Amino acid sequence: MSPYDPSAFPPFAVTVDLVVLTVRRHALCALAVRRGESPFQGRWALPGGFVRPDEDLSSAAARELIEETGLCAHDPDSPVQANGAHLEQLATYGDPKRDPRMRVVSVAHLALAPDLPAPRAGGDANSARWAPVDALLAQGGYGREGEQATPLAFDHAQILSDGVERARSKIEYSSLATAFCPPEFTVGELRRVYEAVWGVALDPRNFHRKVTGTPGFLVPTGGTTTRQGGRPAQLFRAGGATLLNPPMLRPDV
Amino acid sequence: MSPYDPSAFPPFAVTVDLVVLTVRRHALCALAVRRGESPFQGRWALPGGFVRPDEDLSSAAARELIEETGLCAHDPDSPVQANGAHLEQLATYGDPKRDPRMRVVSVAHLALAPDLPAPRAGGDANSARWAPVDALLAQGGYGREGEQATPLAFDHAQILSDGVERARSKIEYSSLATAFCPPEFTVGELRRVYEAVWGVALDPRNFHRKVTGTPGFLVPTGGTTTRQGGRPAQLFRAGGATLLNPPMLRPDV
DNA sequence: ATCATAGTCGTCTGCTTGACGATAAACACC
DNA sequence: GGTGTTTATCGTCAAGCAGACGACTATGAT
Repeated sequence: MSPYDPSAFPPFAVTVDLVVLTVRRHALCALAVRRGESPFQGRWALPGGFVRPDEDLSSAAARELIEETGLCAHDPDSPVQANGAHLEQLATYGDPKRDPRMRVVSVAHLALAPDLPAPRAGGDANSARWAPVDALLAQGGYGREGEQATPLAFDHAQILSDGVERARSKIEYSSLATAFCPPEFTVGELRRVYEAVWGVALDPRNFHRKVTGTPGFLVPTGGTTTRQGGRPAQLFRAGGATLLNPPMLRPDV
Repeated sequence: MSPYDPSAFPPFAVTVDLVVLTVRRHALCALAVRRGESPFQGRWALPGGFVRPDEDLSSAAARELIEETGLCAHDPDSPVQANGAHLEQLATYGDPKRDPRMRVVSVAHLALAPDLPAPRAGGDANSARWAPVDALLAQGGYGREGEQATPLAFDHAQILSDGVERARSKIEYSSLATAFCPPEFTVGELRRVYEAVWGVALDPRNFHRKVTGTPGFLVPTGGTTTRQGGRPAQLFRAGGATLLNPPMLRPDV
């Protein structure tokens, strides 16, 4: 930051907002936090915050992700997944009126995480929760057990919608659906991820043939599990392949 | 812009940078401008500039596009193409050290344009030109007729590379390749677009079958042309379809 | 023992693709 | 006018993949 005439450019605030998606109970869910301050006080919003002066955008997103969920973002260039989530830049939102206080440009990021025990929000358990994206995006807003239905704050409904659309299309041609799964998972669990994200039913037999027949998508661990009931299923880990060729085909569209 | 404590957030400069692509003489080319100021004075860079205080990001990108090329960006939600270019947000680059002067966050946009007579750069004809992306991205830099070879300024090589990759993958599953063509074009011209962007040779017969068989991709205008030599070819306009299903398949990959 | 549940292996049919032969309609040149 | 060149367009054939669906397997529940 060398000295430079600050009047030569208009100052902006830059934030990162996070669309954190997971699959819970057969539904695609997003992390939402309740705003404690004005504007939109008491409304649900996406987690996010200001980018610090010497911080990269992706670092800021990873920091927010840890603060909100405890998840470590794994480097997208490394095949390691560990207990971390997938994190990528989504898009940037900079409408001059998107924040009534000042000019804010928000660089939204998309995170995909396996099902987690519970969100944490700086200790305040009631101010962060997983909510089905359908409910968050429903025009009436979001209500649970009689709670007041309110739309998301700012332009966060648009951001969430864009993030969901990105996730829906990206699991078609990449192995990203495995980011929704624990380190070891069965073909059925992976299929339920696709079904939840796309909102469709898939044929278990054709799905099994497809994913086990795509080289590099899944590697068997040798173990089996019966946690879903029924016949024990083979356990797999995500393989090295990131791009699926040919892609998974989404019905209809 | 209500009054608000300006010390509550760190100020950033926000710019838009443009990756403007076109196909000239069987090669994918990008618009490059020569920097007149420090830093990177005299080096080639992507066109761009500061976002104005009350301007949307996409408006800023469209304004820069007009200033640099005279092209009107057409609304991506409207099927009209007219004489305009396709314009979409690409990604945002915010490394704290990407500009040595100050903290700059740049929202890069991708524009796809038909072959144009010549770029204009505020009247200075020598400070803007179309250059093959291969040359701009070559590690040695860009040299033409003995001109000094220099890499692009800032992180613009990365931005250009990301833009080219986006274009390459997006013409697979969308009708965006038509954005590189004039309003009326032949199947052969469209095929040469694919060949230039992907850098491969495609079978004219299979390509013809594919694009004419995809509903909504092309609509015949009734006219024919012989501007490429050989047998006269039917003229087409871009159809309403934006997503190709099934997609065009890129050889190898 | 029987049923319900979930996983896994096959089969068949239709569609799409890639390779490539054949024909058509213009121009260039002799 | 004939001949070759160029580009466009139509057809054919085999291989591969996807969707529909039958059959069998291995567990737990009743």
